[in-house]
Amino acid sequence: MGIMTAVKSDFLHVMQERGFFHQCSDLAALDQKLCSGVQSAYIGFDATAQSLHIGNLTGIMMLYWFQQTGHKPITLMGGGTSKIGDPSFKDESRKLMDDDTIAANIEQIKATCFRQFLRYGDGPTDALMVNNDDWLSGLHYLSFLRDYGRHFTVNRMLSFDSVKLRLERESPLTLLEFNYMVMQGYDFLELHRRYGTLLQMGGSDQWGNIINGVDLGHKADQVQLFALTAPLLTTASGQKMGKTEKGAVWLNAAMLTPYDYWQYWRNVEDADVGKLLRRFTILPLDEIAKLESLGGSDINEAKKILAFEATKICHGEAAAQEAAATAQKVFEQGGVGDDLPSITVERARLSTGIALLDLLVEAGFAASKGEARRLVQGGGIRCNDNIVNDDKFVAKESDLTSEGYIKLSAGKKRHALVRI
RNA sequence: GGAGAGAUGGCUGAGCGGUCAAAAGCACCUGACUGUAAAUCAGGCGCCUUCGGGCUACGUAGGUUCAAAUCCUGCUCUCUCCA
Repeated sequence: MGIMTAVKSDFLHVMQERGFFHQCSDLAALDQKLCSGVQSAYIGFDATAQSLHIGNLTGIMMLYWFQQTGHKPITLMGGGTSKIGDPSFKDESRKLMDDDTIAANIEQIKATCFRQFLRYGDGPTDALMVNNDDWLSGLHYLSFLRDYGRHFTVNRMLSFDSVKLRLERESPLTLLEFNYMVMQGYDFLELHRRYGTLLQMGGSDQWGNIINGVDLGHKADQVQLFALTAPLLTTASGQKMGKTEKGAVWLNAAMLTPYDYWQYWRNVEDADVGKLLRRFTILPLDEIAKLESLGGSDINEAKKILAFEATKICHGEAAAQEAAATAQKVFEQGGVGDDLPSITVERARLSTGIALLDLLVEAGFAASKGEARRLVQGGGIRCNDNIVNDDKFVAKESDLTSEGYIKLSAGKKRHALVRI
């Protein structure tokens, strides 16, 4: 971690040594507050999908540690701000979402993304879930502008990096979207008023938005609020993290199976293993240091532990074990495991024969037959572990193994079972 | 309200009457090498196909032409400058 200001609070200490620390608005003062009693901190989450994804996991872990070190975490659902859409670093507007969709998303996220990490309840350090729609939707334009609009200067708002992209690209940034940062600033003030919340956290891309809230707290209520951001997650080779061939790495098992989730972690770059272990597992640091020091292909052991621990936290120990077991059978023994995706076909279809290309599309390996054909012609398709080069191949009953399935593979990593 | 510029595949961005399913780069997929890693190299990257070809695409609607992403007109949207 290098040399850093010595902090006394458990929470900031954990943030620093586990790699969550990027910027803080007034470290010494915040440290002091955290030492003086139970505090509350919040992070805002989008309600634009049915699930959060790995990109949100940093924030979730920050809240996890906040609670573990004796404080009260607040998860703020952006039910109101989702009606606007954060324009930060985006080069075009998002579609606006209707109320019902947003409400349904929030329900899903509550149930599948937070509960594993945070203990909710009424106790002093129990987590709290709030929705900014509760206060934003009732705002009156004129009085809001008069009371809070005067604390924001456009000059300053234009100086934020988050809007610069849009301006530089000469891509339209609507007033609606421009207001996002004002709303987010107001959220902070509102949470301070309601719960005495002193700290907002987030990824480093949220710094500007958070600081707006800090400034507003100072100007409107003469209180000192704090900002703490974590380094944005990128891979060692500089790519954004959190994408798979299937899209975002969702936390909701209904959107990404625990097996695929496990696989995501198993396939991270060597150079990222230590960083990810610190950030997304709760293993002791000395153990992580050992794992991180493994060289060459031994690092794979560390990746398996990362995958297991990360999956366990999110989907539970049983799911993590199953995923690990399937992975072992598939990759280390060349077999199959229970967690592999499977599709079911009717026996009658199979007895007349099913074109391999159709099967590949049905299994989700290709979006079209043309794409499936290219996969076959490129040598990327195996059927029961034998490469199939013939794009006219037809699967028949005789291709079923003695266990009653056909194992289809696309590339080295994607496998599926065809069952009757 | 006035004057210019522009809208091309997931993104950036060439093309400016046929040789354009559209250069190049990025992203993505597959193969080789490996360690289910990175880097590198090779191939692929609209849809369908009996592999001959067919179909739909260059903001949108029309038009001119044997032929249009390319020319003309209306519309929509964006940017810049002026009021």
